[in-house]
Amino acid sequence: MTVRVRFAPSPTGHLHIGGARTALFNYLFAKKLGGSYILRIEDTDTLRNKDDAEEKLIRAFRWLGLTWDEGPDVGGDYGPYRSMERLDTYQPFLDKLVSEEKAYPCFCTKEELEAEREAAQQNGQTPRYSGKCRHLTKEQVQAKIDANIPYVIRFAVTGDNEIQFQDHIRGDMSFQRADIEDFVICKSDGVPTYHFAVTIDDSLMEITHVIRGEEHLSNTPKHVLLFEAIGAPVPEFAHIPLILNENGKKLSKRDETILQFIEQYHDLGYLPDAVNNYLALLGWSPGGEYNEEEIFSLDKLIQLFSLDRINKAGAIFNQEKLSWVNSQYIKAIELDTLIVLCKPYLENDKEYQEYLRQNELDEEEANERTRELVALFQTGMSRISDIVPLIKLFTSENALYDEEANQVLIQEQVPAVLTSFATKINELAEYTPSEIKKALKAVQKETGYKGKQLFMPIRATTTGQVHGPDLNQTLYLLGKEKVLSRVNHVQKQVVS
RNA sequence: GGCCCGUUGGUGAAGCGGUUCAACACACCAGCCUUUCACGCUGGCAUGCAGGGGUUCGAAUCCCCUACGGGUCACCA
Repeated sequence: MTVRVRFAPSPTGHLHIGGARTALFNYLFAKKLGGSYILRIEDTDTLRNKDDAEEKLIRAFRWLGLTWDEGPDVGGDYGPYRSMERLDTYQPFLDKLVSEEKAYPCFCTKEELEAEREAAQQNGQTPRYSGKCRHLTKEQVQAKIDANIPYVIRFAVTGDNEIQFQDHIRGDMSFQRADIEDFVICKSDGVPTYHFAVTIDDSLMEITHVIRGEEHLSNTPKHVLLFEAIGAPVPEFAHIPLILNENGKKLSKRDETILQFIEQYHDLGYLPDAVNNYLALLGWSPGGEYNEEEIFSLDKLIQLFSLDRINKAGAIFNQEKLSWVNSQYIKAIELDTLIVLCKPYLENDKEYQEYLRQNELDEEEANERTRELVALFQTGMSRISDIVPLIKLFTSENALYDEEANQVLIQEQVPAVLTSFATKINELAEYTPSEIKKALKAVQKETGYKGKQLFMPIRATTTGQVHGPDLNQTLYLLGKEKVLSRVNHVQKQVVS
C-alpha cells in the first residue's frame, strides 16, 4: 500500500515553525517511502479564517522547498482540498450518522452549556456535556426544528469499552469512553467541526499515516470513534512532541522572544535548507553512524528519516543553534551565490548606496567592491541580512567606539603606534592590502611593538572595535582618507 | 481538577539490561593557528541519567510510587 500523508493547517495566519516542522516530518516520511504528501486546508473555522493566509502559507512552503503532490493549488484525484469546498461531501455522512442514531441534534444554547460547565467546575467535577438532548424523542426534535431553534449535531459516545490506538511515537494508547463527552461534529451554521471534517477527509483521501502535533493526542480517541462510526479503517498515528520556548512552555503566537514565523526567517536571510535542517533536528535525530553530524541536506534527511527516531519529550527551540546551522550553510555556498543573496539587502541599504556614490565607483567597480565586502564577511555572517550591519564598518562616516576599544586606546603604547602608523600610511605610494601590510611591518620596526600591542590600537582606532575581519583588508577597504582621519580623531582624544 | 504525555548537562540529543554507558552538536572556558581579529583546530565542561522503591548476578535502559513539567478538556483547529 502506498503511503499517503497530509499537513492540514487552518488558514488563520502565518506559517509557524511548529507547523513547518510538522509539515517537514510529513514530507520526509512520504518521500522516504515513495508516498504522497498532501496539503489540505482545514478552513471550517469561518470566523478565524484570514483571506491571505492560504497564500502566505503556500508561499512559505514553496520557499522552504516542501512541495506537495496534491493540494488546493495543484489539484489531485482526491479533491477538493479545502474543507469549505467539501460541505456536500460531509453531508451524507452526517445524515447517515443521525439516521443510525450515532449522532443527534442538540438544542442547548451556549449560555446553558456555559452555566452547566461552571456549575460542574464549582462542584469540583469535570465539566462535560450532560447528554440531555440525546434522549429527545423524534417528535420533540421535529418540533424544535420546526420552531427554527438552532441546533448542533453531537456524536453519541456510547458503550464502555476502552478506545485504543497505536501511536508510532508513544506506543499503545488507550482512553476511557466515559471521559469523552458527546462532542459536536456539526456547528449550528451547518459547517462540520474540525473533528468531523478531518476524519472524513482523512478517510476519503485515503490517508495512511496521521503525523501531527502532540496537542492532538487527546483528540485522537474522538477521531477513532468517528472512523469506526463511518466504517472506515483507522489510519496510523504519530504525535510529535511540541516545540517549547526557553521556559519550556508551548509557543504562544504573541511570544516575541523567539522568531516563530517562517516568513521572518525568510526576511532575515536564513537559508531554507538551514531552517529545514534545524527543524528536523528538533525532536528527531538520525542516530547510528550519522550521530556525529549535524548538517543534513533535504535529500539526506529524506534518506535518514524515520518515525521511530522521533523523541517523546518536548523540544526547546534554540535560536542560537539555528543561527549556527545557518552560518554553516552560508559558509558552504559559493561566493557568487552569496552575493546574489546579499544584493537585495544591500540595495535597500541607503547608507551603502550613498557610500558607493561618494566613492564615485562605476557599476563595475561597485560590483567589485560588493564582492570584496561580501567575501570579507562570509565567514562571519549567521544570516544574510547581517551583511548590512557588518558593512557599516566601512560605510558609516565615523567609527563608533565600543567599551573594549576604549580600553585598548588608553594603553600607553597607543600614541607612539598611531604616530608611526599615520606617517607610514601617508608615505604609501600605492594604497593596496600588500603595501599596507608592509607599512605595518615598518611601524613594528620603528616602535618595537608587535602582535596585539601593535594591531589592537590600529584596529580599535580605525574601526572602533577590537573584533573584525582581516586588518590589512579592512584598512584597504576603509580607504586612506578615512583611516587617517580616524587616527587623527583618536590622537586628539588621547592628547586631551 | 479529570484524562493523556513526558523527565539524560544551560540547549538539541546518543544511549534501547552488561565489550569505556554517559557519544556527538550548540553555547561556554582554555590552548593552538594568525605578528591582530575572525574562521579553523585541539582540549575542558553530567561521579550520574528528576527522587524513592523494586525486578535482576547486573539498570539511564524493565516495573511501581512520588515530585515536577507539558498537552487537552469549545458550536478553535
